[in-house]
Amino acid sequence: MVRKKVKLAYIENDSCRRVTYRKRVKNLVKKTRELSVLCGVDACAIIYGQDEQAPVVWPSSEEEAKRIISDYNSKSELDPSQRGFNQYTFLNDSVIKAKERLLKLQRKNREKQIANMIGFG
Amino acid sequence: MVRKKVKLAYIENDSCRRVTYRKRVKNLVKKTRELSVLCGVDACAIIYGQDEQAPVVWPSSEEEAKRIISDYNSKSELDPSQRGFNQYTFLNDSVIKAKERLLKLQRKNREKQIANMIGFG
DNA sequence: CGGCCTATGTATAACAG
DNA sequence: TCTGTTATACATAGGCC
Repeated sequence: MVRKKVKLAYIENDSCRRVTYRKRVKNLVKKTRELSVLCGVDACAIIYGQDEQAPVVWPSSEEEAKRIISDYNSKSELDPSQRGFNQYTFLNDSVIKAKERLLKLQRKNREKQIANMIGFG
Repeated sequence: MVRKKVKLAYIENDSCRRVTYRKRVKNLVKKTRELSVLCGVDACAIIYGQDEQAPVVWPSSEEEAKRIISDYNSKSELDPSQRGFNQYTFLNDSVIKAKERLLKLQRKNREKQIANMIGFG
């Protein structure tokens, strides 16, 4: 959205599309992190790239995922009724399971790559 | 990030935090959609607001979720080996299940609210 | 609180090497 | 193709109703 007002449509040119993809993923992840920190909410971003083996996921660090899982578990202990089948725990559960699985799948070098990509810190 | 370079830290003031939350969620969802359309990739954003019943989720429309599920199913039919336990289908499966569940949970008025919030279209 | 405004910081399309 | 630069559009903090 700059030297020309780009219309919201699939970018046909492969080269342009990939450049745009990398730039935008980087900032999408950055924004997700900012929202989470600034507002103290849990947020999650998942992007399935075209050729990439694993999707880009945030939160991706072990620390972050552990914190979220830990929060969830401690809440459940405090109030067992929260384990019931309601919308909130239901959805949280799905996301947490996905996160747990992702944790196992992520490779150290992949994490470093993404961290570097978004200019982590 | 404007009339003052806001530091990346939890916003203590309740009122400011909620205003920032609404503004940023709106744009995060918009950006997620843009990335998805421009680059032809599947992307997903989930934000657990503080007081909201349901998380803000994108994609949230029935059409979009159906398209993704349909894509997945047709791929599986074409190549049953893809159903095997590998990273790609594994992760897709998790996300799709989450989306299917979200579909059932979403209320029409909630959708309208979000659509309006992000200035859909 | 919920919108709207606007000055300013950011994101990014196009370009250059 | 990827990385760096730059000009311009976009996002948004702080005000004001």
